[in-house]
Amino acid sequence: MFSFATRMNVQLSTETTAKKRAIYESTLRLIKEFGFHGTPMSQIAQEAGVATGTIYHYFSSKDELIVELYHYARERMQQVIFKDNDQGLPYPEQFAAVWMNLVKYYMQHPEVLSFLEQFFSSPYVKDVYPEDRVCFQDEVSVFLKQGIQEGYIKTLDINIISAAYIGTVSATAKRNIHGRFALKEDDLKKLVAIIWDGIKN
Amino acid sequence: MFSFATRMNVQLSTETTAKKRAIYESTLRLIKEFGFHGTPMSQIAQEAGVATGTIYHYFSSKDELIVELYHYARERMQQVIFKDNDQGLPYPEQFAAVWMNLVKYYMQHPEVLSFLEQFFSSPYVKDVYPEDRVCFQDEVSVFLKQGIQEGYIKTLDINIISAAYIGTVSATAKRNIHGRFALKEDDLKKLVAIIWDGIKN
Amino acid sequence: MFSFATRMNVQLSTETTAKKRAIYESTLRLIKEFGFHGTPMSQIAQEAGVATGTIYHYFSSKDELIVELYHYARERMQQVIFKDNDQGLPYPEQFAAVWMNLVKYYMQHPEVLSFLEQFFSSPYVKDVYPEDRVCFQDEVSVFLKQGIQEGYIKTLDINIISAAYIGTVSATAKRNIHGRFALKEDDLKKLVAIIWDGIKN
Amino acid sequence: MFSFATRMNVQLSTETTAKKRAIYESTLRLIKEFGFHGTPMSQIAQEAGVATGTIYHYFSSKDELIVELYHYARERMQQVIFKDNDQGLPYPEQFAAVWMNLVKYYMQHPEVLSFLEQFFSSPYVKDVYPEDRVCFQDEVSVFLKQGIQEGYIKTLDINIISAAYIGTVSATAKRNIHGRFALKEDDLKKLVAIIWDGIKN
DNA sequence: CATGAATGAGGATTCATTCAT
DNA sequence: GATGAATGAATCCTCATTCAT
Repeated sequence: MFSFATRMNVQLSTETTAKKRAIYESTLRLIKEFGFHGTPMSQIAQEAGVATGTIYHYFSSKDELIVELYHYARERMQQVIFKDNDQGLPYPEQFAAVWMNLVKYYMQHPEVLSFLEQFFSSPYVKDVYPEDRVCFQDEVSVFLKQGIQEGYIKTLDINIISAAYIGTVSATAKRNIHGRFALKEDDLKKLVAIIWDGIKN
Repeated sequence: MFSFATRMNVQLSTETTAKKRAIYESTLRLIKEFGFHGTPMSQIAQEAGVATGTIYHYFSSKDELIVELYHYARERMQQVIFKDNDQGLPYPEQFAAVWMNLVKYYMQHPEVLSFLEQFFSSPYVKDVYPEDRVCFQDEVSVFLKQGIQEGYIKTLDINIISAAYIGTVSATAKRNIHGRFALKEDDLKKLVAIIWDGIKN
Repeated sequence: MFSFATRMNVQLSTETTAKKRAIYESTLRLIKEFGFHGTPMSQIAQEAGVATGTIYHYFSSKDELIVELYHYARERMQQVIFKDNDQGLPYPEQFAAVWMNLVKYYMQHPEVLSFLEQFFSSPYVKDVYPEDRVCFQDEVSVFLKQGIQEGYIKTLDINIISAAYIGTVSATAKRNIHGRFALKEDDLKKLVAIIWDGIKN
Repeated sequence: MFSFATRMNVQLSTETTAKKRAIYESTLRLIKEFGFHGTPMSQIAQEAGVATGTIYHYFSSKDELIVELYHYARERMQQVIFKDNDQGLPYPEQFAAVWMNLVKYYMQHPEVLSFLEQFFSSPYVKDVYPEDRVCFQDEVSVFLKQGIQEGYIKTLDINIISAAYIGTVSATAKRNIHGRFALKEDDLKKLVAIIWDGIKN
């Protein structure tokens, strides 16, 4: 009896979260296809399998939904990027692994890349605290700084290094998603080699 | 009588062009600040100093205005990027010069970068022929291919090279515009050196 | 066991009444501040410290709540208006006392005046039986008729006398509440004297 | 040709005003019947014979429409109240004439009385500058002050006199409109006599 | 060519009400 | 009884577009 009640509670809480997640995922999907302005709340609701009003239980406005969605996407990415990173590996190999994780994540989740691109080139960025605006770059920056300190990477401003590292990630993923050029594992390795050659000491 | 009419025509045609340009510039400015969806035609008209209806003399719809604006921006950029390029200079120097032209143009015209970013991450891209999507990359690609053929650059797929070259341009300019890091001439030179080191043979 | 249940019932029933009253008072307060249309059920519930659904245990709809609230306010007022009226006093003094009771009640309970004013100038009046629309005027009319019969007041239609008596009450209270003119006991006495002078035989 | 054009212009300007007036009148009518909250913009538009959006050309929001409507009603009333007032008449007769003008105006324009009552007992009053809140009382106050100065009326605070004068107006008109008591010219004269008896020196 | 008033479909948001717990 | 998450019809408002002048 008790364990059942407990399970019930868990289930309930899960279901609530599930509804919010459904809204997030539906928004992500639709924004990739139709853009911010092209996706009405009604469609988000329908695709998420909830009523329009339900969205307003979780988010006070469309704007808040989008900003919250950014934080949601940000968090999900961070969990993945460094997930399989074996800190025991030599730095150059970690360097390549993390870069490729990023590219692969975007390639497997084009709606996230699309959303983030739109988000960053929209007025919504202003609704996010500057330190949050960095997205996963916190961790990436730390990781790159480590490379500088340990002498693997040129002693340059972290912003310069970072721009080179991140800039190539999104350019590469976009190229792949837009279908102009289907990148294979091998191509990615070549690209990361270019960056490494440019950055390494 | 005749000369008067002629002068009238000239004057009128000049004024027309000026008006169209005013609409473009006003759109560019507003889209940077409020995004596609945040800038109504009425505001574009007001900021351009024309009546709402006037826009519809030049563009059949808002969508057409935006697509035309893309071509307008594209053309203006191309004129600048290779403008001062001295084909007599050694390739590595041209390589750096073009890259820096690109970054500087974006830094001086943040509304263009903002517009293009929004444009490329919006459903409007579909309204543009695939070959137009490349933007200035036509010329850049040709220039990079030249580098490969002449043995300055690694023999890799042009898409890979291009991703590295262009990806760093926008990442760098955005960083500067967003004010997170004020890049000086010197910083830019360091960055382009990184890319060169990565790409060069 | 039995005494426990009994206590439970009592406690519950008491709590219920308290809840209903809390809803009434919260509605009164909010309607004064935001108007009928400006106060959602959810806010009424929150301010009353109950759940939204709870209101629907006591009232089948928002309309019913408002109509019931009218009866509630009506009843509370009647208890007060004639409360301290000493039937042994000479009629002129009673005349003044009742008038001043009315004004004072409104001045002390501006939310009731505000609610009644809104109620009477709203389509809700139609939901109330014509005889209920008179509010406290039943008693007031009886009292004024008595004055006519006993020869204190001019022999005019009761509606005319009543309009003069009641009309000045609300005009006076509103003036005081809106803060345009802080009326003191003395001012009220002067005003009632005016009416008396106009009405008396 | 010229006179035609001139007439055209006049006609145009009249027509514009006519549209705004149609919106005002439609709003007045509907608010009397359904209340502020019961009359959607769409219905106002329909009844006025314009498109919904058209209302938003003239008024930025429903709230502004209502506040502007107040000013519109205020102005129209002021033109009427003192219109036929013969300043040569003895003060007591003017006193009666103005009072009756007010009552009659309300009786002939119940939608104005209804609107003003609702307006004054709504949160909208806050949107109006305190001095505007007095409605036609400015002029009435001036007129009553004159009566005090010339020795016709008791030397009391103008607010007290005013409350007696105005309070009876609306109470009387409401009684008539609500159909509880059909007041004839004769009844009005009796009522104004009561007030005069109460106020006069 | 230019204007800007007018249009009305479409979208964001609110809120009375229900109902499973 | 009490709760409050969920609903979706109804409403306000926006804005691309048209058209008479």
